[in-house]
Amino acid sequence: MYSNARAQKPRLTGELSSASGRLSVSHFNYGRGAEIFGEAEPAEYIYQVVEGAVRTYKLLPDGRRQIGAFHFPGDIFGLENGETHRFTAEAIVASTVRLVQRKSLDEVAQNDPAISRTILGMTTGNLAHVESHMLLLGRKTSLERVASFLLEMHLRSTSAGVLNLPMTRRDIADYLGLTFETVSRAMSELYRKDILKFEDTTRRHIVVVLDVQALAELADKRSQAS
Amino acid sequence: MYSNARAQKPRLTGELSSASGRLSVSHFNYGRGAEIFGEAEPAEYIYQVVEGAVRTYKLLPDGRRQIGAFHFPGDIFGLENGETHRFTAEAIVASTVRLVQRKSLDEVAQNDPAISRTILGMTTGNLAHVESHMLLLGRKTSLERVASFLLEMHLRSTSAGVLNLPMTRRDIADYLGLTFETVSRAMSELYRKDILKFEDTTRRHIVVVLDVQALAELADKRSQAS
DNA sequence: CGATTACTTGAATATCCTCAAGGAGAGTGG
DNA sequence: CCACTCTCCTTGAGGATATTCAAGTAATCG
Repeated sequence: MYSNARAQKPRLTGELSSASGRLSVSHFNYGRGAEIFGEAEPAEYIYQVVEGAVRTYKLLPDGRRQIGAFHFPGDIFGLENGETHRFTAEAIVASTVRLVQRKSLDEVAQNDPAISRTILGMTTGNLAHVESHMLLLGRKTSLERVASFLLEMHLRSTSAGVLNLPMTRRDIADYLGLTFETVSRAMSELYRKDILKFEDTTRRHIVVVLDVQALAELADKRSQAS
Repeated sequence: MYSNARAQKPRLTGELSSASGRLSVSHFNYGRGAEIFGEAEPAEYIYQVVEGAVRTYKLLPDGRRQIGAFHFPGDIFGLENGETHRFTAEAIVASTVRLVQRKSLDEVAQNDPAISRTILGMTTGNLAHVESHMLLLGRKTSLERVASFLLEMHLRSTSAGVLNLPMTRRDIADYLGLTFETVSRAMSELYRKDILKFEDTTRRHIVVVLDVQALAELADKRSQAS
């Protein structure tokens, strides 16, 4: 259920590399908090995180925010079929992003069924992730949500055990459908239960997972028949 | 935001019709509540509702359920890229379903880029729907959720004004991340506000929307600056 | 170094859930 | 045809979980 996102979202310099010569590629740097593209803007490019971290989200008119996904180096985002973006994308920290012109990708895909299949695969990967997230948002408790989040980050992480969480508590809250206070309380509870510890002193952006098993049990709780 | 699902999910006897001669198609009837396929089962077919209504859902180990979508005549469901289904699908009422063998569809798609594009378009349509639903599940109040649901059904409905809701209050609740009592209370509130009325006496499966504008305002509430 | 932002924790509140009761239609079998 | 059961829906009362409001600390940034 918490499948590795890196496996779902092939690097452009990976399964799409066969077409790289024919693609119009550029790079751009974004400062912390900078908008990469806005919801309903024309989708001229697709994007890949080279360095840093990106959040994609939707807003309600009164400002309530739902983050759909976090994107880390290697992840592709902003992949659209229609004319416009369905999300806003922002850099969480200073980030480098690779941009591929959609038009050039479409042209290449037209003649290369393998590219088409890769794009479909990435879209399906997004779909699978979002569908699991619906279950979390609709039916999990706050502690289960935070445990699920940490487990997801853990499974996506390259460095075993140590998680660098570049996003704020509010970002996490808006991803999990909670308030940042509730996220904070849940993290403290996991700390008290010796399931995780904080590597940095107080800002708590670096988390060490001590007990993955316990985290997984909390994330996907079954009826406690014991 | 509440785009017409029928436009997103082309009929098999529509945009895929050019390939219909080469597709292996069959039909099947399912009784009320019958399972069409189960989560994690091999995905041998893709499905289209001919008559009736279908729900697709995920379960947590302790039985909590999240319905991902409702499917009505013309809608396609069970479209997978991987080997297995990510949802369970059940008939809400006695239903007729068209089955298309995936293998035959894949073969046709291999040689026909238009079919590939149609499949990608359907997948993207699913993705767009689910992404909007995340915002609902993560950030909307109970009344906003029920209003959004009724508006979605209204926009998908063919007969203007009159909605036939074949699903139970519990189904609606599991779609909206609520309990069936909360759904019932919200419906009663909309009735008291003269936004809808019930066409049948007490079972309340047939709903007439009296004020679409009010429903839309509740569904996508902005800060009431007035 | 002062201001700002981010995080934690406590107390009070609100929203939604749980538990419960009652009614009404659909289906079944005598 | 009519009781009987079952399912579904509504509504009320009480309770639980998460939110809101608030205070205090610490790190970051200009």
